[in-house]
Amino acid sequence: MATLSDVATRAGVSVSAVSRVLSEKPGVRVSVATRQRIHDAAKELNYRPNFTARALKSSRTHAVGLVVPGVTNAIFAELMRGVEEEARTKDYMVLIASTERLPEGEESIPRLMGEGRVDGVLVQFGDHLSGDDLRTVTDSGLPVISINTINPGKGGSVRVEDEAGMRLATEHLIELGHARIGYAGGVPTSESGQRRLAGFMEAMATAKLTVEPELVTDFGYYPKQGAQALDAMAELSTPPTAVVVANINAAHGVLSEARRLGIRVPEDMSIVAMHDTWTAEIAWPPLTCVRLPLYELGRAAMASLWDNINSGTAEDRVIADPAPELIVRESTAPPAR
Amino acid sequence: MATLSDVATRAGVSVSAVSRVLSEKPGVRVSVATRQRIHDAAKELNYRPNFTARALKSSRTHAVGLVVPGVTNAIFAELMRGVEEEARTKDYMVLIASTERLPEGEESIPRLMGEGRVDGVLVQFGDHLSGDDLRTVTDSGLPVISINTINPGKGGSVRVEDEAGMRLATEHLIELGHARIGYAGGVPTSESGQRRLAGFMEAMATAKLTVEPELVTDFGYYPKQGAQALDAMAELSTPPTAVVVANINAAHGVLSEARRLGIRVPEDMSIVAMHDTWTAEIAWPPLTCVRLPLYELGRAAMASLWDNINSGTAEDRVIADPAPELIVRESTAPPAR
DNA sequence: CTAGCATGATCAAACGATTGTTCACGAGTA
DNA sequence: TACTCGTGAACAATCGTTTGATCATGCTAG
Repeated sequence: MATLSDVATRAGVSVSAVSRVLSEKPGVRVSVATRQRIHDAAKELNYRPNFTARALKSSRTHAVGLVVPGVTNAIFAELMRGVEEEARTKDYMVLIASTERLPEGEESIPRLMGEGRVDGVLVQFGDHLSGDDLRTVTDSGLPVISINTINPGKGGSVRVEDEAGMRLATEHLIELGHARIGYAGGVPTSESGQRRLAGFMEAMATAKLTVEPELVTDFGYYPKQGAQALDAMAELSTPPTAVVVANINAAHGVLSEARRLGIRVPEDMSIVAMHDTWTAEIAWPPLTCVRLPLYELGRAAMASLWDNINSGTAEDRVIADPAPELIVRESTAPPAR
Repeated sequence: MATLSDVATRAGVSVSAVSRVLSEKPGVRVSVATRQRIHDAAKELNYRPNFTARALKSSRTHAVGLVVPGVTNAIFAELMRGVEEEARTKDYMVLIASTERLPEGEESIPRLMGEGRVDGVLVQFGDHLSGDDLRTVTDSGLPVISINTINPGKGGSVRVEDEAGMRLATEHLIELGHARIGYAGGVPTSESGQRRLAGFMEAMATAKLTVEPELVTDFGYYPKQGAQALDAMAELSTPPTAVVVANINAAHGVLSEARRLGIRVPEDMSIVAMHDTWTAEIAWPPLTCVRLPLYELGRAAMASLWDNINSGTAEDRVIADPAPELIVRESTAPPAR
């Protein structure tokens, strides 16, 4: 790898001259001839600035961390795609840090943040991490954008319209004629989960429908927990005729559990899920979903982080464009009556 | 952020003493008392070594690049999980570089490799990148491990038993009584695609079954291309009674296309797919698959890269443990006869 | 009594780039 | 002629660590 001084030697000039010419700062006084020789030498040696040296001098790594609960789900994938793409336009790289199955006392997150590896961090907290964890992250002093969680005081955040989305899902079932509607939500500590539940309650209240406490569960967003939720509801003397599932991953679990229990979807029970990933189409029956702009969320998160890094501004943004959209497939139908 | 010299000041010793003590090199002569003061000071200041400075001095970034065709599929997710986990045990971080939708003339890959950001690279080539691209990557001088592609001469590689896996899939159909079997493969330039096709041909030959050229397609590994393959076969005067799909993502496309065309699976046509990701279970019907050790492939790739980085060895490894395994679900059945 | 030596610690150079400061030189002015 | 000033370029310090070389000290051995 050619260094600045290699180029300088070849061009017969000083290192600083090369640095100034190649970094193209405005207002540098270098003659046209020298400039040319430097450019030629750089090209001939295929010079590329050394990232570590640059980072050390400028304390900018041009990398951000993306802390996510796991990488093996379609929601992450969409988010990730947005982050990646925005990062590319900003000339940044993305370091993935999965908090899935992190051994107790694992240091990787604090190290990621404390060792100057990244200029900032994007955090999406999963079910198994608490607000305390978020605080250790935001207290690190690094610019942080939290995804789908608004943290008090520190850092910025970016989220989607969970309430509106959930209202859309619930209203769809109500319009189909369902009255006894179940809710399979996220864990109680999840902020987005609380907002989604609120959206559900709101839609039910508006329609003057009562919400039986036994029909509201909060096991979590994973397939297994979706299955758990369905089990709990199926056990009731009169199970719901429809269920709103607050996350599509959980909805996949609901679907397989339904199959196992001999519950036909949508004949015996309608299912509508939050998030529209590509897996909704391959499921059977294809899932009726509410699309939230996850890709855009990823882009916005990265864009916000960039702003935060460069100007220290930290705002809480709600991504409302495109608005939540109901995508009707085959998992919902009018109740059997 | 506390630096070495902050710690040194606080402990009343020199910077080099601190460096030596904290890096715990064997055979450093430091008194117990000094050692203790240094450790105390470091703890009090919450000292963490600056990664960029370290990287500059040692030319080791403790980061590797993972170049993949895309991040929104379950195969990537499994692989990624393996890479991540192995990287963690090796104290390495993973930088994702997706080649999906890279604008023409994009510099991100060469830059990733040329600027000393990473100690090595893991490359999985997709359909849209050629052998030339692989060469530009391997020619960079960085340690490279290619995943599922053996590249001539340079770098190491790691792959799974494609032939054996494909034989397993094909034999399953043969055992069920199918004779007119279609094959939906990857693009012809794909090495793993060639191996899979070979496995298919081999199994057919062993069973003394003829392979009609019109039943062998090579559109690619994506859902749309799977759909395309099915379209081509469905047009034939006598379509196959079963199809081997060389990639589960393509198989999902086959399944939805079958639904669209009114082809019942498995009654009218059996489908067996390569790779067993979680999406196989949520599909309808749940897909009969051959499980290849993708997670282990990811781990092995990272482990090989680590070896390569540290000792310059480059070998071509085949991950045979666990062996390919047939997972029978509901997309295969005996032919209608 | 002093040369020799292990011990415990500091000095200082280096990694590659950035950047404020200085310097040499020739043109323009008094 | 002597002075200033602008121009084009080099000098040198710095970022935080690592590491070979050096040095001061107290002890043992000849």
